[in-house]
Amino acid sequence: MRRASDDLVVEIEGRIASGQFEHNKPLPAERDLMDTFGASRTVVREAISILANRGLLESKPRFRPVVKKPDYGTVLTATGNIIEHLLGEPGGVADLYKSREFIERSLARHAALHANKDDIVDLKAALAANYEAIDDTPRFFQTDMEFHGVLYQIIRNPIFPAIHKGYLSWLSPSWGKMKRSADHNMINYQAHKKIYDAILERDPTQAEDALSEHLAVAWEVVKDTLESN
Amino acid sequence: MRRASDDLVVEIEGRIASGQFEHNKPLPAERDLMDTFGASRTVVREAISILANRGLLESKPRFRPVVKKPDYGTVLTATGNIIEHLLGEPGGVADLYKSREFIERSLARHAALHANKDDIVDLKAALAANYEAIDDTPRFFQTDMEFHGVLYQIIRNPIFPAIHKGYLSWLSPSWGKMKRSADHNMINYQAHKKIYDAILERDPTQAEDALSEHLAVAWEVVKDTLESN
DNA sequence: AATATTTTTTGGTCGGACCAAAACACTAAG
DNA sequence: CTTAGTGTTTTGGTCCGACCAAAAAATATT
Repeated sequence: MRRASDDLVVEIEGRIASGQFEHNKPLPAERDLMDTFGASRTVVREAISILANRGLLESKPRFRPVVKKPDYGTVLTATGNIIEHLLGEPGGVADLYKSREFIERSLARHAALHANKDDIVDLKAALAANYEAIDDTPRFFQTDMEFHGVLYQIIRNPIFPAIHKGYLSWLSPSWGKMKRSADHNMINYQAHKKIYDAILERDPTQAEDALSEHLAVAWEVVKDTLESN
Repeated sequence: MRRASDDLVVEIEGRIASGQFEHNKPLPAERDLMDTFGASRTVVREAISILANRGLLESKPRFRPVVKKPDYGTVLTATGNIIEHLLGEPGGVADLYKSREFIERSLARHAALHANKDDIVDLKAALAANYEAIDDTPRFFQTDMEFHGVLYQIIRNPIFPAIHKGYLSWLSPSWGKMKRSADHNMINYQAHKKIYDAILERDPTQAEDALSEHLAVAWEVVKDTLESN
């Protein structure tokens, strides 16, 4: 059996895909939708709720839902709630962190093997910005993320930057609390430089190892922070 | 501002976490929930809808929603709809397939470096089953997936088998249509064997290359199938 | 033209109602 | 006593109408 709201969901999805409901524009008023689709408000609202949870609509209470064409980023935000649940369970953060380590390590290897001139330029710029920010912890945090972000771009697949964003939003609450002095920043910067150098020298194993060690060290700190809570 | 249903969602989440609403058991009737939480049916139903979309409830129309403690599999099914949208767009399948190739190639490398005795046994068994099924295309398909699945297990992180499941459910519709004769099966089996041998010999590069080539070959077939539609 | 104020629209919530399907209780048959 | 069939109650899905407060639009004011 099907619910009336499911049909409506399909209808609205179609109009979003066809551009009839434009990206980043508000959806028509609920009462108009009732009229347009000949459905009761109950059904309309349920459909909206479903689409919002799917990520095709961004709905703030009391505001018109805004149409969003889905991208891989949407996937991540849609899963956010569930992931957060899983992170609460024992070992949850560890699993996620380890998966990140694995992915990023592989990305480092890939970069060492396949990075082109532009990629190297980006990496170098990110590293420089990172260096500049050593005494400015918040900014260091930012440039730290961006340096890692470049690795996710080099593979040129829109899925990976989305994954990066996911890791950031899910893991940063955990490591955001850990202490970050200029000394710590320097250690991290040097780790970044080591990764950069390895990529520059096209040494995949070294790149992999450097990144692996970098994240392993960071993990120890994160782990301690977690356990003390 | 917050919606009443959001509060209810939190309440119910709590009772699920605390076990008051038991895993795999049906939720109380909507009218009871109204009573318990002092909310209107509108709000109760909206909360249920949200939790269902989050994956904490499994709701079939006309049946009581069943409580589900989320796991990484839940995440995948929750994202299914969005992913399917993305696969419809040009290059969508290619991006996903390429990401799989990257992940799996890295997993093969990891396996060559870190697989233990049990892993090898599993891999060998999967390979043997695969061989047995060469003349039985549906079963070959099955054992094919299972062989790859072992790679996702070796890393011992529950996230990866979930990813595997995701790839299967999203990509198999595409490659399910491609032709699969006993000859094709034999080619694939031999590719699997090559991967297995490389892992057995602890040769990460060979493992990686073998897997990469295996999936690249398969991709050509998938691509042709896609383009002819 | 910019700003304050009033009016209209609209999302959030409530309560009641109806239907059909599911769950339950009960009865009859084996 | 179990099973199969029947009738009753419960329950999810849908619709309607209503009210409120906040947002948006229209209007008046400075």
